[in-house]
Amino acid sequence: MIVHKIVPNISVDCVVFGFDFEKLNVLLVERELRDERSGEVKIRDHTLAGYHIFEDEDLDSAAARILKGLTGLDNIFLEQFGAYGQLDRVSAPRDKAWLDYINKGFADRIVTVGYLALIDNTKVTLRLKERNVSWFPVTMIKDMELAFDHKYLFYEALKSLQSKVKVEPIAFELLPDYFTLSQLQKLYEAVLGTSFDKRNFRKRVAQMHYVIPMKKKQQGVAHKPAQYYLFSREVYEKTRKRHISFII
Amino acid sequence: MIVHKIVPNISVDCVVFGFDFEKLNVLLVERELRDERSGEVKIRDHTLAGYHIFEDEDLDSAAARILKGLTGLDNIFLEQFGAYGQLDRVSAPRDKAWLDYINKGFADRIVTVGYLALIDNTKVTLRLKERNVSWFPVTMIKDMELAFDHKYLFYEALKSLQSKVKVEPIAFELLPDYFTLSQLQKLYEAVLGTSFDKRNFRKRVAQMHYVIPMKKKQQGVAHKPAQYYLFSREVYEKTRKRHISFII
DNA sequence: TCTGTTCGTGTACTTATTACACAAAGTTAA
DNA sequence: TTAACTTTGTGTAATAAGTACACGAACAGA
Repeated sequence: MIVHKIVPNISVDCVVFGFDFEKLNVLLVERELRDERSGEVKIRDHTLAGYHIFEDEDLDSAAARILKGLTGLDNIFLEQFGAYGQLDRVSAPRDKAWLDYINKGFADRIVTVGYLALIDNTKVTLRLKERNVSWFPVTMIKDMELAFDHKYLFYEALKSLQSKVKVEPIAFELLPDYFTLSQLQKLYEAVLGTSFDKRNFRKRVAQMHYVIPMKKKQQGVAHKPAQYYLFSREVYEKTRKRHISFII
Repeated sequence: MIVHKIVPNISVDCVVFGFDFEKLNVLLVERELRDERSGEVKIRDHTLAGYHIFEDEDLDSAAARILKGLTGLDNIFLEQFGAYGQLDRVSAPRDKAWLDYINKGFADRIVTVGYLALIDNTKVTLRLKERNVSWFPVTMIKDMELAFDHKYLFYEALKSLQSKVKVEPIAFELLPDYFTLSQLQKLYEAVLGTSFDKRNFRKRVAQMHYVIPMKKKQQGVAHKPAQYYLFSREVYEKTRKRHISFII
C-alpha cells in the first residue's frame, strides 16, 4: 500500500449536488467529537467532503479521489468554483479542537480549492451509509451548523451552479441518461429557486436540439405516461450557438 | 520594516488586462537570467505578475499587493479565474534554473491562484517603466515565450474574461470614467475577438439603462465629436434583470 | 470651401418571450 | 366497467428582442 504524503496547507473541498426528482440535495459528512472519558459529545456537526491534497497529485485528482472514496463513482462532473484562503477560515475554537483531535499534521492556515460536483443520484445511494455521509436538501443548509467556513463555501458553490446552469448544459449531469421534461423542469426550478410555465419551458427546450425525445415512455405510472428524452453532447457541441453577442 | 514570511508552495498570478482604445493588452514582466561570469543571456522571456502569498495575508490581499507594487494603483478590479496545481507546472528546465537562481526558498510544487485584473489604462502608464514591465497586445501572446505555465494561465484568464464580459458589466473597468460608444464597442470587439454592427450594438446599449449619456462631447477631434457616456453602478444594481431564465 | 473622418440614426423582417387553459392517457379503487 | 385521480402534452395572440443594412451631419485641417 502506497502511503501518500499530504500537503499540510492545501486542501480541496467538494460540494456534491444531487437531485432526487423533487429537490436539490447536497452531500455532507457528519463530524463528531466525543470526550475521551465521559463520552460526552463535544462537537457534532457536518462538513463538506474534503481533504488535503497529496504531494504527488494535482488538484483535480485530489477532488476525484475524495469523491471516489465517498460515492464509489469515477468520472463525476467536477469543476472548480474558487480558492479560499482567509486567515481565519480554520480557526474557530470548535474547529481548532477538531484539528487537534484528529492530529494529522495539518497547518493552521489552510488554503482550500472548492469543487462543484454533480452526480446522478440514480447511480449512487448505496455506498453512502458505510460512512456517516448523507444527503441534505439545499434549502435546509441555512439552518445547519457546518464546520469551518463550509457554509460559506456551500453558498459559493450554489451560486456558481446557478450561473453555470444558465449558460452550459450541466444540469444533465444531475439526471439519469434519460429523463422526462417535467423532471428537467423541476431540476431547473430546484437549482434556480424559481418556477417556470410548463408550455414556455418546453418551447425553450424545443430550441435545444440536443435534448432529444426517445422512443421510450414512462411505464407503470398512475397518469398519462411521459416521453423520455436524452441529452446528446455531440449534438450540443455541433449546434451550440457561439453566442458572441449577449452583452449582459 | 516588516518582513513577511512567504508561503513556499502557494502563489498568486495576476493576468492584468488593459485597453488602449484600439486593442486589448496584457501586462508582462520581463525575466532575464545572465551567466554570472560571461554575462551571456541564458533566459529572457516574460512572466505574469505573480508572487507567493505571505503567511499573514489572504489570497485577495496578495493579488492586490502585487498589483499595487506594479502599477501603484489600489482598488483594481480583481477576480479569481482558477487555481492551478499541476505537478509539472514549475518544473521545465529553464524554470528550475530560474528558481535556483533567485533562490528564495520556493517549493518544487507550487499551487497558484489565478487572478484576472482589469485596469483603466488612462490611470496608469507612468510607473511601469520603473520595472521591466510592459503591455503586450493579447494577439501577440501566442507567439511569445512565457515562463512556467503562464501562457496557459493567460488563456484561461482570457476565456474567463470573455465569458464574464457577456454577463456582468465588467468591461467598464477597462475604460475611463467616461467614454464614447465607439470606444465601448471597440472594447467588446477586442475582448471577444469579433465585430458588431454599429447600429445594433447601440440598440443594445440603449437597453442598458446604466450606460448614461453625459452632457460632454469630445473636443478637438477632426470629425463629428462623439457623446460621452458613463457607467452607473447604482442604476445597474437597481435595474439589473434577475435573468432567471436564459437557459443556454 | 473642400476633403477626410467618425458620429449617429431607422426600417423591415425574423425570431424569441410571455401569459394563459384544457383534453388525453394512464392507474387505482369502488 | 366506470368514475376519480393525476400528470402529460399542446396553441395562440401579443410584445419584445435580434438582425441586416446605408447615409447625412459635424467637426478639423488644408
